[in-house]
Formats: sequence, C-alpha cells, structure tokens
Amino acid sequence: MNVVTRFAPSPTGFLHIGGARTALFNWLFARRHGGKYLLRIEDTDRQRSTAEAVDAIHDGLSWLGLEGDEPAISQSARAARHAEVAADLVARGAAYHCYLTEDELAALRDEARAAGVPVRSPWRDRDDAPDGPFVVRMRMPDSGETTIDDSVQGHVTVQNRTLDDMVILRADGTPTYMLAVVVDDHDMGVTHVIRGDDHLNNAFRQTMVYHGMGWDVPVFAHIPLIHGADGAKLSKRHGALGVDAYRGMGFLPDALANYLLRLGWSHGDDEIISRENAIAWFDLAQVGKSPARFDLDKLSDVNSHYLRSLDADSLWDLIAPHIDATSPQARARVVALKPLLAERARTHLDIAGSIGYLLHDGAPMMQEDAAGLLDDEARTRLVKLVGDLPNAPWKGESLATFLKEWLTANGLKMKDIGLPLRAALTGTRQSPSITDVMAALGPHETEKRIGETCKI
RNA sequence: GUCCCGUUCGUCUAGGGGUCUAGGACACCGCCCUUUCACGGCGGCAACACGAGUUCGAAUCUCGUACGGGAUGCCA
Repeated sequence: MNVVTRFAPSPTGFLHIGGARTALFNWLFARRHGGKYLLRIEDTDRQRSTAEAVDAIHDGLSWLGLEGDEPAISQSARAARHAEVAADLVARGAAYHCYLTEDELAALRDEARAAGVPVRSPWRDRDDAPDGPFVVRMRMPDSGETTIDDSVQGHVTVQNRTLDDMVILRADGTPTYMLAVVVDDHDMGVTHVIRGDDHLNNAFRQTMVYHGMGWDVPVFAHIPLIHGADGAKLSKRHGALGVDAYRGMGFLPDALANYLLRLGWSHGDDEIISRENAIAWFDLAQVGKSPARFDLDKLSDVNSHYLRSLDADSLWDLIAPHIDATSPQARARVVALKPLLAERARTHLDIAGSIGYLLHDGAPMMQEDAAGLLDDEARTRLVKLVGDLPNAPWKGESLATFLKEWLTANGLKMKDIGLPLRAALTGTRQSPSITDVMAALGPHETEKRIGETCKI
C-alpha cells in the first residue's frame, strides 16, 4: 500500500508536546512504510488562528526533524472546495439545509440531552426552503451500526442512532472541522489518520461524510493523549509546554523524540532508540491504549544518553550562546574534556553552567566551599608540587601516574592533595578527574593558577 | 444524562491462559569502584483497581462495579 499520513495541528498556539508526539508517530509510520508524511494547518477557525502560531509550529517541527515531505497545506485556503462538497452532499441526500434559529437549536439541544439522544433537526425531513440563513447538517442514519477497525483501539462499534446531525457548513458558508478534515484527507490521499484519541468519537461522524461522498474511509489510529505528571490532562496550565520550552531547558531534539516515542509505544525493553531503529521498528499495534504521564526525570535521563553520544564540536556549538569565554583556549579545553563533562550532566546547560574554570585564564573564581580547602598546609604542598611538575607529556593518564609517584615520594596520600588541587585549579569541589583537568589546562596555565591561588 | 475509550511498581512499560514466587528503565535507598562529582557494577524498595465468571490453570478471556479520560459546539 502507498501510505500517506499527515499531521494537522490547529494554529492556536505553539506546538505542544502532545502534538509533537502525534507528528512523530505520523512521520515514523510514513517512513516505516516508505510513504509520504504531509502537513496541514487546520485554520478553519480564523478567529483563533494566528500566523505566529503557524511559525511556532513549523519551528518546533523542524527542530524535531519532523517537517512535512511537501509544503504545508492551509485548510482555510480550501474553503471553496469544502463548500462544494457540502453542496454535493446535499444533492446526494446525505446532508440537508437546516434553518433552525439559535434559540430553537438551544431548546432542541436541551430536549435531546434530557432524553439522552443526539440532536437531530426537524429540517432533515422538510422539503420547503425558507428564504433565510441556514447551515448544512449531515443526515445521520437512524438504524444500523458503524464499526471502525482502529489500528490502536481495535474494533469499536457505535450505534448510528447515537450520532448527531452535525453541522458541516456554517451559516456564513464556511466549513466546520468535521467537513474540512474529511475533504482534505481525501483530497490529499491520506491513507492513515493517526491522531489523538479525543477524535475517536469524531471518526464515526466523519465516516458518514466519507460514505456520503462514496469515498474510501482511511485507516484510523487513535493514540492516547499525554497527561501531566499529576495525571491531569495536559493543558497549558498543566505544563503542556511547547517544544520550544523543552528546547530552552536544554533537551536535545533526538532525546525528546526518543522519550516521546517511548511514551505509549515500546519495543521490548529497549529504551534508547535511534531514529533508524525507530523507523524500522515502529508499529501502530504496539501503541498502548492508556494515556501516559509526562515525566521530566526520565526525559532527563534519556537526554543524558544523547548528550554523551554527541560529538565535542556540536556540544560547543550548543553551549556557545550560553557562555562568555575569555580565554582563547576555552574551546579546546571544553572539547578535550567533553566526554568527562557530558558524563556529569543531564543537559548541555548543566555543562555550560559549570565550566567557568575552562573559559577564563588565571585564578578561577573561588567558590566558598572550595576556598576553605586551601589552608596553609595545602598551599605549601601545592607550591611544592608545581615545582616538581614534569615537562611532558601532559596527558591525563601520565599526569595521574606522576601524581601518584610524587605523593609516594613525599609520603602523602591522594586525599591529602586531591581536593585542594581541584580547588586551586577550578575554584570548585567538583570537576572531572583533576589530572584530566590539568591536561586540558596545560602546564603553563596549571602553574599560573596554583601560583596565584596558593601564594604564601 | 447518553455514547465511546482506558486501568501492571511513584512514573514509562514488558507481558497476548501455564515458562509470572510478574521482567526492564527512570526515580529513590544501600554497597562497591574512587582525588571530588559523576559514570559504571551489585543489591534493595515497589504493581496485575475491585468483584464475579469461563478454565485443570487468568495479569492475560467474559461480564459487572469503581475510578480516570474523551465525545455530545455554526471549536479543532
């Protein structure tokens, strides 16, 4: 089968985390089957749609590597086609003009609700056509049932009489979502509709539009929504941040995608899954049916894995905007220590905030808890150490060997000098292995720092 | 109200009738490694919502209840 999927966000805000996951699943499914993945901006509600939101969505998608295979389609640009289909539906008897006033409708709705039945307009059975505003409603079947074989939810059946005569064309002639989504999916050749399960019920109503037009109904896959850490539906108030917010927190796009993929989908016990494997393994049948909670701790952990596999130059590019290096050696030092730095961080922001001693030359900014380490005895030892420092080679491993021998020769233990040495060189109590730091700093800078921080 | 969906450790999940005294990951706790912080290794804590039924046997199948979620808009 020639697979075509689409991601169809409505531009009422940023690309939120749930939308990103829906996009990811669509992208993955299309890639998995060698199909196409398209984008459509659902801006039928002109009031709530903004150009900024469209940009934000594109930004989020491109950051995640989920841009469409073709330029995005704007739903509002297709209003004429939607109206045309609505008229066609009326001509085919699948829909009808409804002249109900707002008050009449409200009364009808109350009545229907009290009776536990769906809204059906009396106009579905009338032949007259008064001269006034009307909407176009679907004429839902009174009997029978409709079954959807959903790729995630399984077989779901609904009695046709529970379906309401939904409006497909507003009084002003513009289409509603229920119509537009079907027409666009059909015209775009969408074969698989993968979306949030809040649309599961809508799928039955939309199926009637497909039937009314004699179109093939696509395969549906309704994936569960993501909930906040507190279990509540993710809303803007509940941390449903835009992907840009996670980007701002220092998460890598591949890490976010990996985390999102594992939310609701699994491949045995695999946790860290490359894009390549994700494409090879992705399968709608493995998508769970229950909503998952968003967990920052787990995201952080996934991110740390990706951070460790990042190459040093990329890391530098990532942190560069967040630091103000004054030493010409800054980049070389960071690059040299990258693996050790990444091992100690969850995000590149953690690294950016803890490497001041690599960015500037001379005595490091001394943190309070580190300053206390440099008492007279420690400084005396460090000064002696500087005097005995070897000329070469300045590599972490050989420096470690040298240090051990030096300690033995002076009747000292590593604990006698390790922490003070770190404090003198970095101004902190924590850093990568101090001999690796010395190697990154080089002999000149090492001597200079000890000289400045250990004046007696 | 009516209809639809869901429910395994705190969280993400494996599990598709016996191999489950329920596995993995994150978080948490302990130990080891160790110049610090980490990483890594080892170990621990911790779950099949509840009740019936089907079956020799159920986390796995069926029904019910409870609790969540969704739909019921001239929003998407």
